[in-house]
Amino acid sequence: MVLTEKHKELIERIGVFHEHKGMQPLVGRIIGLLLVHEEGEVSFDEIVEQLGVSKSAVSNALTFLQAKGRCVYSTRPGDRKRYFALKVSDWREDFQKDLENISEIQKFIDEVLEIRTDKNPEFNCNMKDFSNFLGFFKKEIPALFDRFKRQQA
Amino acid sequence: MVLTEKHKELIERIGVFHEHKGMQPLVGRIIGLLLVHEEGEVSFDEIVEQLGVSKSAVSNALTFLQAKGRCVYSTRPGDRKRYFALKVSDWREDFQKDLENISEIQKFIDEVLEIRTDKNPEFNCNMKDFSNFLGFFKKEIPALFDRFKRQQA
DNA sequence: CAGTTAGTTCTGCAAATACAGAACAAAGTT
DNA sequence: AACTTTGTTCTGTATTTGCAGAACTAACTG
Repeated sequence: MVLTEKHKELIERIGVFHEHKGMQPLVGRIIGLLLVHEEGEVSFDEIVEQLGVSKSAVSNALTFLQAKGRCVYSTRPGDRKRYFALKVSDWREDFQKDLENISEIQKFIDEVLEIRTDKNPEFNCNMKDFSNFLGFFKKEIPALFDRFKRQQA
Repeated sequence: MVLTEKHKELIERIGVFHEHKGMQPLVGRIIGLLLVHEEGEVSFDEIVEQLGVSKSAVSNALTFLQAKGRCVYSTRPGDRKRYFALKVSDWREDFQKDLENISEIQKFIDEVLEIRTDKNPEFNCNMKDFSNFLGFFKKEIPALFDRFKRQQA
């Protein structure tokens, strides 16, 4: 597949978006490439060529993406190449994991509340509210997915 | 204030949690200290002493936290010191910003869908579903806060 | 079994990060 | 006016990161 300027520019933007999420640059670019590539499946050396990086860097990045469960490869009879693809079908679990991750702060808030004195009741009260909300939020997540499903049908 | 081992250990854990979110180590430790400190307000040089780091590092970290709107300082009459505190009261807006941030991926998904061919309909379909969900999710956020408020009362 | 293909692991390095320490600034104190 | 306090800014550096390139492995091919 030949990438247009538009493709390349979008891959870069998706790359920096993922960099901001803490991923290393190349990992973000690979996610971008796998997203815009028309087949959705891209061979190891097409990744190397399209992104103009070394095999070692691609190997490490793909190992990382597979470990994170964001990426898989398939093979084809009579072809030793691996074709890598994003697990776009898993967006529900992925998104849910993201949500649970950001509400992980509740764990710390609660620990903090346990060891705080009552020298600053307003501070404590705000933190307690936040913790309550996070608990509420986590409980509401499944219902949110349900409502989406119903609204779609 | 004298920090116990428990305090120090919790500050470290809160620190690495924030490091994983992309912040620099000291910034995370300062958030931890401001959370566990009984007064909630901590002077510049108490931060320096409690965390055992240089003034320059603390100065830069606090500038960053203030720029991000996560931290403010107040002063006291007849006292030139600045007392720094987290904006715990802003947790609603902060959390909302976090949610909007993670759903920012929709922007990219939609751009990707626009330039994709229909060579892989299943892939496109999954992405379209995800985009629809993200749209739905963003719309639901205010209602979520409302329900929490009502449930509290 | 020599050569090719497809990818991994190891070694090294250039650039970025995160901080220390010194110099500096601004304001108050004696 | 010299000195102290409360930070900020500048300069240097140890560490970490992110990748390249070479050496390597495993499997297939002629």
